[in-house]
Amino acid sequence: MAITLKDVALRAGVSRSAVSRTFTEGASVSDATRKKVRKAASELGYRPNALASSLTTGRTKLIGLVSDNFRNPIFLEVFDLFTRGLQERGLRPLLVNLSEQKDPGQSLQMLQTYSVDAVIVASSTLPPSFAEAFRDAGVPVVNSFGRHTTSPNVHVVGIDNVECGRMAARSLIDHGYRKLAFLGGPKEATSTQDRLAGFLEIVRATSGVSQTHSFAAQYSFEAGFAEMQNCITNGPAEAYFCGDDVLSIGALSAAQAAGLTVPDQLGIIGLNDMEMAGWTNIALTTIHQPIRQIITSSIELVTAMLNDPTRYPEARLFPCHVVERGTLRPI
Amino acid sequence: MAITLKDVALRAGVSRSAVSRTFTEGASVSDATRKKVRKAASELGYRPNALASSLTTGRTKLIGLVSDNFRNPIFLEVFDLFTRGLQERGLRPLLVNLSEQKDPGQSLQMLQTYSVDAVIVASSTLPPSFAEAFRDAGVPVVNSFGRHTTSPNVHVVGIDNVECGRMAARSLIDHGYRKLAFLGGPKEATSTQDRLAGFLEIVRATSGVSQTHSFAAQYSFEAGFAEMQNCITNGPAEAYFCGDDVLSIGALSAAQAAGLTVPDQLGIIGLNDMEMAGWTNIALTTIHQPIRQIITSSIELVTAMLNDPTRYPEARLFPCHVVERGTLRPI
DNA sequence: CAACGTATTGCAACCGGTTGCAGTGTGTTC
DNA sequence: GAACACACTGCAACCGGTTGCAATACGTTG
Repeated sequence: MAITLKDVALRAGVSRSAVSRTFTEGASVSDATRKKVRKAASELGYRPNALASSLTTGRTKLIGLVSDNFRNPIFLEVFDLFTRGLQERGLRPLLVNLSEQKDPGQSLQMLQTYSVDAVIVASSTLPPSFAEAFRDAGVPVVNSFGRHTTSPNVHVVGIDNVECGRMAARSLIDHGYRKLAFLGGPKEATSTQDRLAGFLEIVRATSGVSQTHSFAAQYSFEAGFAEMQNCITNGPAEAYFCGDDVLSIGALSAAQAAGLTVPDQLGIIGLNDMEMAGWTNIALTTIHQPIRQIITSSIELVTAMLNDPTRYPEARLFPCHVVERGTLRPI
Repeated sequence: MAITLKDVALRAGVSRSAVSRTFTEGASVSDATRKKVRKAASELGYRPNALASSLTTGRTKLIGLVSDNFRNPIFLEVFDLFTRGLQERGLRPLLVNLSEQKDPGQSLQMLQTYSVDAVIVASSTLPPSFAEAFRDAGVPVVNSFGRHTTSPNVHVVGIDNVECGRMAARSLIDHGYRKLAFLGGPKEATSTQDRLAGFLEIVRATSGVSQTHSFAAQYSFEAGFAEMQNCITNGPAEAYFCGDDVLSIGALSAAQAAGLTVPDQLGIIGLNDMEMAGWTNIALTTIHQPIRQIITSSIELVTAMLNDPTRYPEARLFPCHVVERGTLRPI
């Protein structure tokens, strides 16, 4: 069995309280006893039990990290940054993979069972109601990469997807394309709808420019490939704004397979600027999403909520910008 | 405050024990009380506190999942499969990102503090001593993707890296290349050393075949790109066995950038068969590592150790095979 | 030297469950 | 109808810590 408070207390010749206090910041203990306790503890190899202490303090330092897409390469960066950021602050990520179960009920219940201090919902495809279910249950929650609404019910950190849609349309037009298309992510995702709205806004406001749009079943290479094949058989547009980078690469691949040259016969612009978009044999022109800032900010919000769980919900939006690489022809 | 046992007991008009027992499998409770308790519990929205119960049962169902490379795309699949597999068995992954801290001490201490039931070390680059530190501390551990030694001190699930080295060399030779090279991962990683050993074994046993070898600083696109540039300036070999797929893609990219045509002027074979190796605009010939089986098996071992923590350590190896795509010229 | 303020300390109750044990009630058996 | 086995049930102690409170110790002050 593991070493407990009692063992250390016995060895140091003090009470259990004294031991507990030497290990809690700011408690009243004399240097003499603190020293005795430290010595006994290290001799025995004592490790305080965080779970036991959470019982009285009400804090576990466990943060639920839930996501619904473990196959999109963008999540490599997301997980890396989240885990590091949380670790730096002494918080522990408890991972939840939503791949099948899109209903919040089950994960909510599980995360409550483990008394997580807060939950981060990292997804651009889950409906706002998902994160809200956590809030309704009294669990502090941040929705990273979520939709910005005018009256958010939960903290949201992300980008302005409507503006991204505009940005993409403008960029395609600036590069001389006229027959545009939006090859979106899942139709029901709010991010998809917002991007489409922005895209349409610019297209409709620009004379001589037309558009079509369609949606991929999910954010994956295969879905992008398949949907681009569809588009090609229906008569391809000149340039595509794809829902994200992994979709773009699938689409790119389908275009090449069909013998279309990129960027001359067909232009593509993605969204995310994930690491491999910059790989020289991919060289995808894309809209950069400031992942690092979004995650840093999300973690800031989480820690802020730890101190004030009822903190008034806010939306934090970060600007995006186009990164020119090789999939749009030169202006 | 959350609903506790006591609240439910009060409402149902029974003792706390009765409530506790209705929520534990196989405990002795009559149907009548069970029903009363269930009713009261659901009316109040009671959620048992897993952490509190862990105090007496000694089980948290928390599994530490530690890894040192969150940037290699292969880990997308790894995390997806691990989290799903663990969830299916009612276990919870507590993620540890080792990106900076390669010393087991700190993560060990943290995971002990959270009383994890077991730890999975998912890495082909950490030394065996890393996983052993957990075992020495009495924490059940499985080293996934670790090195198979003749007398393992901890459970290891992975592949035979020496055999992979042989397989790669044979494959390159079969495809008609004669001037071979190994562009390995980190030099100090046991997997790198083993793969090199197998590679050399075949090269030396085959007349008319020569080899050189060098190492990338880490498993990343950039490192592969940089090391291939080095190789090219030093006079490139005809074909390369790269330490893994992401390295291969970096190398591929550098070769193309230098104007070398693949697979004619330069052949490349990778290792892992990660998802994007199959993307049609990459089409990497590579050695398939059966990730799914390795992870399933690792989880099996973990659950077995939950019941028998002193289970005799074993090594489980899974066979690999070459997946022919476009980066070796036809035989 | 007595009175007093402050810093330490230990006691004991509590956090939310679990579980050994003894007591109760029911149904069986003869 | 008495003896007995067995299924339930609640009590109380315990898991490993934390913390309010009262007791003690100590150095100061007048």
